[in-house]
Amino acid sequence: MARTQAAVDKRRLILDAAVRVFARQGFHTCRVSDIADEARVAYGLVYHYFKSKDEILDTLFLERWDILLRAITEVDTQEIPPREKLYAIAGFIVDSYRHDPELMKVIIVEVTRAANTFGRTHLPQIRQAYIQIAAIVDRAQRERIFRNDVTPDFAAMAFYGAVEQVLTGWIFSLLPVGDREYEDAKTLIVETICGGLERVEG
Amino acid sequence: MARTQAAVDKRRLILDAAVRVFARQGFHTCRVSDIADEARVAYGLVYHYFKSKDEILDTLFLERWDILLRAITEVDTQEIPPREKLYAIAGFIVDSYRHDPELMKVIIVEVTRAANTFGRTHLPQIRQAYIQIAAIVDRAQRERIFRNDVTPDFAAMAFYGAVEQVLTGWIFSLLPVGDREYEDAKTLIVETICGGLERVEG
DNA sequence: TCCGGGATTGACTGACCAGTCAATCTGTAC
DNA sequence: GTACAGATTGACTGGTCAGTCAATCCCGGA
Repeated sequence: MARTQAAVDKRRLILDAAVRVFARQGFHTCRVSDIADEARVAYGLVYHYFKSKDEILDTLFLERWDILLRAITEVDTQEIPPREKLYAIAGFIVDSYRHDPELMKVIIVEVTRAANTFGRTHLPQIRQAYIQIAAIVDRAQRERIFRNDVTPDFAAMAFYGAVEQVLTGWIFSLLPVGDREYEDAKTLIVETICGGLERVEG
Repeated sequence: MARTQAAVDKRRLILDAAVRVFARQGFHTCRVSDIADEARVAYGLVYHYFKSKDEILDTLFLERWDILLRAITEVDTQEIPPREKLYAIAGFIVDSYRHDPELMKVIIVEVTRAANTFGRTHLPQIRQAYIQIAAIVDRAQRERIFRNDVTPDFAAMAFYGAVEQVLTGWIFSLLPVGDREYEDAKTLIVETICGGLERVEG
């Protein structure tokens, strides 16, 4: 098993190196040799474990997105108010960024927001997240907790768009980063989307 | 002037062709010869009018973004409630998409959401839009129309993120398109961000 | 100790494509 | 009608890089 163990480690080594390189240089502007160098591994070994450069990014995205989808599903099974469900989802994504900002940067910049390339390839996976969020909104509307003049699809887009935009703000250094900011962000996103920006009373 | 006129037209012809090609194939995956072919113009002529492939995209982005920034500024000078200001901005962006979906797709996909390449180059321009939206929120908070526990920076991100995500929904065919949908979208975005998803009363 | 096969190496190739440039065209001015 | 300048052409070059492949390494079993 020591052999297989070593093999798995090398594969992981390459994936982790790819995250750093993609985050730093971008998928299109980096070379496969950059990834090999970063992983301290020979060029050819990359092609021993992956069929192509694309497959590396695909693997990174699918691994992580699957975890996200499972998390959303898990949240939706809990018997908590819709606002808390959305808080849990926003929290999960924010914590993902806190835990591995480079990976989340790669997923957002190179896949989620890249309509022409990988975004198109992984559209079904991405759409799945919207559908699950919309389902939460739909249920909240049936339970008369959410207003029903905003369609669930729209609400899901607005919510996910706000979350991703905040991550983008951190990625671009447009918003301050830090543990405090990450915690605040979870609350602020949900307050904005669920409560609205306007004051309720005079 | 006939000569100059012709020259201007050819330049415009190339820019318009580039929009179509970038929208269809993406900036990184298309060739300069694709743009020349689309414009029915010789390869070399592209380099007579533009220094590089990058400069074509830069030109397209800056032209349009400048119009957006002016529109936001103009909206902010009007003496109307903040909700109407945000409605006007969302409306302007939605109408831009309605008027030229391919151009907006290119700007969003290849610039606004491309943190590693053009997004980085044009960060100051992009940031300017957030700043101006945040200023509107800030004023609304001082006038006690908006609650002040959500920072203006966050509110601006959430608002802009929601708008861009809806456009992305249209681009990806995740949301239905059409004149009716475009008009509804303006209202729904503002309702979500200003009013919030939750019902106010019981 | 030797053998077999997966792991690892890195030089090489073939394709692709941005950008150059010398030649040609076309309209204007005199 | 001639000369000039800017517009237009497209073949060509130089560099880049994804992916291949034959050679070598190294471990575990017989």
